Amino acid sequence: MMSKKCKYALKALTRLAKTFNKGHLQTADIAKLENIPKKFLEQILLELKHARMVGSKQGSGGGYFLIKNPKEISVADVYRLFDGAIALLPCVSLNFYERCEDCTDEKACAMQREFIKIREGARKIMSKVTIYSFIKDSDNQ
Amino acid sequence: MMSKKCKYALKALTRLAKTFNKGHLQTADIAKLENIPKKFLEQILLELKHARMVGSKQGSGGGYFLIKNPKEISVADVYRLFDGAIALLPCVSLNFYERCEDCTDEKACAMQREFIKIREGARKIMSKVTIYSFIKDSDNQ
DNA sequence: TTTTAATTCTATTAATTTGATAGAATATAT
DNA sequence: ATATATTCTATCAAATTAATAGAATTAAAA
Repeated sequence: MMSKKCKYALKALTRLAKTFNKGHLQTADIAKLENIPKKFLEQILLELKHARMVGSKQGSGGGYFLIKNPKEISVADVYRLFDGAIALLPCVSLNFYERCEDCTDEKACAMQREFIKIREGARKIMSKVTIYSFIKDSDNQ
Repeated sequence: MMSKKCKYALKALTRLAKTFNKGHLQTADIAKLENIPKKFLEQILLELKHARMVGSKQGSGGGYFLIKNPKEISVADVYRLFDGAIALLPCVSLNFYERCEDCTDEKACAMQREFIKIREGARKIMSKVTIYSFIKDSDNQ
């Protein structure tokens, strides 16, 4: 299950994608349109800005806008940013590798091989679904 | 990422699978062999018993044993038992469906279609990997 | 140039979940 | 009887999640 934060981020990005290259949207408007607590959304948009997915215009009349093509922002990217590893075990994660403390010999671990398969399955499909997938017509592709 | 509880459960089941139909193993032994806190493992084995994956023999000289074929216990089954839904959104879960409170019109939700695809990808591969996958020779299959 | 309205940044907080421990009750082989 | 195991329920500390608060900064517009 993904966190609400991550889901809110995807919804906000999708909303911004609908006006991609057509000006900006304010936090308050996105919050209202998508039923996201405004103050929480502020944090999320800021994180998306630091991750260089969105840009902002400060001051009165300002707002946020996408700076990456919606086709180039995958669910995997957003998931990693907010919820971390896609892999089910830290020891098979590509981007968030960590040893399992209870594991005595990683080389001999019989679970790794299978969990790498699971990670690859999840990684591939989550990388293929992008923000554009959410706004394009369901018939295409 | 799966919880430690779930990972411990998989390790305990794998250990029990190695002696499938060859008697039982005690909590203390599994705990030592797999580096799992004993008291925590007790809870886990009890949950696995309630889920009818393992059986137990009480009293002195007792212990736990598998009652399902290792080929018929999938990672998906164990994940659902300890960590809940495989789906990334509650509204696309088959076994743990819930409405998203922030969603105004589920029928019109553009994310559902794609998240069902992601769920299916994860569900299929997690259903295919079983406890037997962890004990069989890596060359087979 | 003051006001207004927006983002930016940091801190705090309440609720929930996770990971674990404790101990009494129950069952059974010896 | 005793020793040893599971069973069951309660508790707890730490971490995470979901959110709120408020001050600082920026910039457009009056």
